[in-house]
Amino acid sequence: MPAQSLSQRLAGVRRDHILDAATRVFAAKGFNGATIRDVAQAAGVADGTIYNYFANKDALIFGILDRLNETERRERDLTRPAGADPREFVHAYVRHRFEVFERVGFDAFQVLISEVLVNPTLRARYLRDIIEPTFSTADAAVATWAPAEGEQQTPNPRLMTRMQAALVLGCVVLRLCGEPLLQERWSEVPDLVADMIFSSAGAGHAYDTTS
Amino acid sequence: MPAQSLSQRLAGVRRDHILDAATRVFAAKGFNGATIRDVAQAAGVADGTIYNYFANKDALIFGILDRLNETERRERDLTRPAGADPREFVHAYVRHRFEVFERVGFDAFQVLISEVLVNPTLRARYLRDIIEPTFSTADAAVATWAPAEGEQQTPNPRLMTRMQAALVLGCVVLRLCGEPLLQERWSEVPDLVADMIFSSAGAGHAYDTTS
Amino acid sequence: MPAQSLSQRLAGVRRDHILDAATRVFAAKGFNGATIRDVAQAAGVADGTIYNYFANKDALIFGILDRLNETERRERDLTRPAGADPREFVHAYVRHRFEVFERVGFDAFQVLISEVLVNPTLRARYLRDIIEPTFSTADAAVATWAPAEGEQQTPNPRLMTRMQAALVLGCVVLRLCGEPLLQERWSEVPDLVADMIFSSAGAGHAYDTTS
Amino acid sequence: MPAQSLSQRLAGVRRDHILDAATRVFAAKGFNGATIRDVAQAAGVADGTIYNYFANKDALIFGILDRLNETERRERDLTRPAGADPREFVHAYVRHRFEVFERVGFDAFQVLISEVLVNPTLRARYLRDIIEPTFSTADAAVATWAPAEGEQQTPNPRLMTRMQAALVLGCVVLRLCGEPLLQERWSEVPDLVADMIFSSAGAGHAYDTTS
DNA sequence: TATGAATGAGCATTCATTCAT
DNA sequence: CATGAATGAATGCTCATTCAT
Repeated sequence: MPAQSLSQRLAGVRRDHILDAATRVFAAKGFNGATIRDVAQAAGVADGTIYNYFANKDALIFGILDRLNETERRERDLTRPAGADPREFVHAYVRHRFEVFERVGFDAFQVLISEVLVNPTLRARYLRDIIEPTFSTADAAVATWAPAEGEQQTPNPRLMTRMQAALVLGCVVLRLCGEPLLQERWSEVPDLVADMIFSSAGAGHAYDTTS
Repeated sequence: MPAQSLSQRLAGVRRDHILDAATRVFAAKGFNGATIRDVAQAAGVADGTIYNYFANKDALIFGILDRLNETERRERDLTRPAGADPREFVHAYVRHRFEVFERVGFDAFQVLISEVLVNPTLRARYLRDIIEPTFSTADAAVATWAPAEGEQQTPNPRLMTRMQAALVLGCVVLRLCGEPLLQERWSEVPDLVADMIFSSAGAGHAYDTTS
Repeated sequence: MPAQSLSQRLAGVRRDHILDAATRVFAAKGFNGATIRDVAQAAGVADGTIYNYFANKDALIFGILDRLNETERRERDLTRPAGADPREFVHAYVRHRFEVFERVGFDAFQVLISEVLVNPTLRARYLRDIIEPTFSTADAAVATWAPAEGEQQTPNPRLMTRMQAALVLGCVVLRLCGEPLLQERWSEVPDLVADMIFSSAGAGHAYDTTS
Repeated sequence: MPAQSLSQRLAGVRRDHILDAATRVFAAKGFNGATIRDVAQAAGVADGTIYNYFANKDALIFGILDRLNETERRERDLTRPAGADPREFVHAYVRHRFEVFERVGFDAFQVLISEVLVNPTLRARYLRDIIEPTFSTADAAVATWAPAEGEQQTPNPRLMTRMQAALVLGCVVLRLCGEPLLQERWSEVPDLVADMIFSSAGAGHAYDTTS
């Protein structure tokens, strides 16, 4: 209804097309190893054309991040309170998150994570757009879980959330590092991750009481 | 027995000095963003001097990896029979591993992980030198734990080991991404990680029997 | 039929322009003594522009050789049956060959010969493109000359051809070495060379019969 | 009798040793392609040692030229009026000159000629030390030959001398260019050159009378 | 004198970016 | 808007030369 003009839609398509090419090329050669010409050729356009859609080379990475963010946001909206059972919820949620990786492609993450560690601006945006929203969602969900009878609430809920995110992130990174077993049995990973997260929900507590 | 000439020892010191500078500079500007000149100035030597100790710029990263590997190896040797109690063992082991990060410095990991995702040769060596030995140690330890009475052995021990390593790795990456809470409360992380690992030992099993 | 786009023709002109500059600069400073920047400035273009037309610095020399080869080839095609009289033929032929030097410029030879002695790849191409075709032409011509009555054919026709080529080459090198008399009276050289070649046609024979 | 001290003689030997190495290395890699380290290693000394005997890299080439000059001078002194018969004289002389090449090694010429075309200082010294003395000797000898009866003196004696030198030089260059036949039958070349020179003694004349 | 590590000026080459067509 | 040739700053690396030992 907002009535995008035809040319606007065409421009969007072209932009996406260039970002697709950039993602592929960056994943194959690294951000610094890839040239604008590489991207242009992969996209089937001239070098200069890229600058009609992106201010500079860095903007390509930000574009990749933005698309990922878009996808994650859509994903988050879909991930309603999937049910009352915490275990079910965790499994469903984690599965969703892994599906995002699948859908966006590991290429994009390879590029992004590598560059995030090097580019402060990108790092800040990655934290803000991807990581922190994940925490918010998870924190909110965890907060609804009443501790089982006779148990106390985990004493470190926020820290635990970070570590749960770290677990997911670590699996992806380890896979991107070429770990063969993770690649081979990747389909089993989401449920195992969910199990670890679920079974650890009381872990912080358990440990604390011991010590 | 030392039998190292003075010049050899001096060369070793100088090499280490250059690697220290390289680690700092690469962490600050990224491998590609940093120039040899940057490293040379940080080390207080001339550009050309670096090439007396390293074949080329890439060799600096491999040097950083090798030093990390050396440290990890020493660490592994020390981490023998930590005790009979699995929980104690896991906690001790994980604490050890985190100490390595502390000792080597997060700079080194920032550089390495970022570049590992981009440089296939480095990736292969990182997998071989750092990741796989970690698995071996962990796998061996896990294999000794007799399942508690009435329990079955976790059905996915090798995959679980990967995920435990992923958890540690993910914590480091998340911290390097600038997550503020992890940085602030980093000292609590090792024990929480150990708890997650320990409490998840039967997780794979639990899940499998349910499904 | 010309069927060369405007841009193609422009590119050809620019290429030639750069090669002209390179020839001048290399002759003045030597191939190694001249920098790409020298060439670029002499051609009035930016450093990088040279790499749009030549893969690297070496390719400039090969380009100079190729142009020389082109000129020689055209020259050879023109130098067909110069007449029945062997003496006339030799004089005409030698004069033609010297005209090539004049036309291409001594600069080009200074560069090429100097570098040929040092660069095996260039040497092979120089031999194949310039020297050997000269031999073929000369050998063919010599073969048509019937020995005068009572004379035998020169017993070393192929070796004699090499030496005749050597004579021409030697004159050029000697001139390039700065020999003042050769430079001053260069216009007389072609006919003298032709005389030497012609009068030596039976020399190998004469000597052989004596010994 | 001048009583060179032992250390002086040792120094001379070492100098020669380094020049030998330099000649070999330069011939193999070219003057610019070879590094001081290459020469030092070939000579079995340290880099710095070379600078105790030669002021800089260029001085190595001048040293090679000087040794060649020395050899040629000795050779010239030996090449007395080899006999009354001009033909014999020419053959003997040319053979002598080719022996110098053999003795000094073609390596040295490859280096020198290549560099002479590029280094003006070296060029001047080469002209003065090698080429012009050759002309003097040859000019002097030719002057003694009485023209045969009914013949006039060659009208271009000095130019002819240059061309005779050019012939010798050209043979060497052509051989250094890798011409296979010249290499294979190099032993026959001196006499053929002598024949060409001898039979051309009247050539300039002959031609001149014709035209 | 011999050594060889340190030096740093110098250069070929690359590539993000611009802009005339 | 698309193009792709031109640009020139930036950089990894080399190597002649020096000098403390």
